Amino acid sequence: MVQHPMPSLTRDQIVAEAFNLLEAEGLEGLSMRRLAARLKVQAPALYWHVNDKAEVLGMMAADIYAAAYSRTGPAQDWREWLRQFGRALHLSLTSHRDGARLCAIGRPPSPTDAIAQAGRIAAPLTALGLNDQQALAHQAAVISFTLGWTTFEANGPMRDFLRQMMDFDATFSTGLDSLVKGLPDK
Amino acid sequence: MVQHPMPSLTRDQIVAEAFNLLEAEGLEGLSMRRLAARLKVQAPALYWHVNDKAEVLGMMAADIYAAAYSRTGPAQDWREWLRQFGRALHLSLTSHRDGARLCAIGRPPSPTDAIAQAGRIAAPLTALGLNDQQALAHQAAVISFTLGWTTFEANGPMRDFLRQMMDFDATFSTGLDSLVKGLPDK
DNA sequence: ACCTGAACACCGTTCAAGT
DNA sequence: ACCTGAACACCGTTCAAGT
Repeated sequence: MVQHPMPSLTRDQIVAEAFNLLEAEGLEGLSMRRLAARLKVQAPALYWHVNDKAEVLGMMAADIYAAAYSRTGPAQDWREWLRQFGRALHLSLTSHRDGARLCAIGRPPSPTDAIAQAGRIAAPLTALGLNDQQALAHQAAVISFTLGWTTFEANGPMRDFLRQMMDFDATFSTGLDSLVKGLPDK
Repeated sequence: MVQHPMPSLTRDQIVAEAFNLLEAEGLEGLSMRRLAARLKVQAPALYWHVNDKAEVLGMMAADIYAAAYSRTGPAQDWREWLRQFGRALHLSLTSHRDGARLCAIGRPPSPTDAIAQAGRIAAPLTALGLNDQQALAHQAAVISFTLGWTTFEANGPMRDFLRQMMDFDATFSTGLDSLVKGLPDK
């Protein structure tokens, strides 16, 4: 029989509970102390598993991007792929409370992860005929637009006013389509 | 002779000093207590002039948008206006430390101000032939793209990696041009 | 009208010490 | 290896009291 290591506490558990806390209390309520309490542990215990709070936020942001990526199906051409990815990211960002603000703050967990992430996202685009430069530039444009839109959309009083004048999701969609359509082919 | 009211402390002074503090210490260093100290006053004194910290951040964000607006010159058509405004906003956001993160967090000072702001920005676009709906939608698209891009650009490790592969300002410019070009005319 | 002093209820993080 | 207890240096905000 193998000696099962007591799992005690896991980085995955921490991130999962952090999302629950975020849903319940919002970004301002997301403190290390409250997070620890939910995990039935004292606050300093978290620092054995994690360097600091920024790292927790970074892992959460990485999860949100990863979910968007995995929801993006195969596509016939790079424009279709970018449109799908943009919609998936928008969905991923809005399906967590304060998701956009979190991603605007949270740095990626590590430089190496950032590079890996960029590579993973660029891959399907290069497979569809773009060169590396364009794959990165176009991906950056779509992420920027989507992140910015969702941030804007979450911005309280402005939103309440604008909602009377337009359908947010529809306007986002047509904006995204416009952007992708305008991107140069090669 | 008129009785001159002692100016004591002004909302404008508070915002101006808040920008100095932001430049010096970054967004995490921007606390009400430090801000008060710079103004040679105790922290609670600020709360006579201001409701809370969020209001200070909101006024700062409003200043950044206003600067972008006032830097945008007259234009021949709405596409040219939007391109100019996007570049001006990008400049305005990057010319303050943590400017993008600040605008991603800061709500506008009040709902009424948000409406006024939206109106002011939509005005030059309707003057150039767009209807109200499109003026708002296109403006929202450009702001979103610019805010998102600048946020992305400020995101530490990711930036250091991407900088080797592309010129940030140039890629922003062509992305903005692509977006504006793709926006429907009527 | 405008500001201070003191206090309340929190933070993130470190570090010795426990097991 | 993993966690607790106690502490440090902060926060934003309220409120009585001063002038």
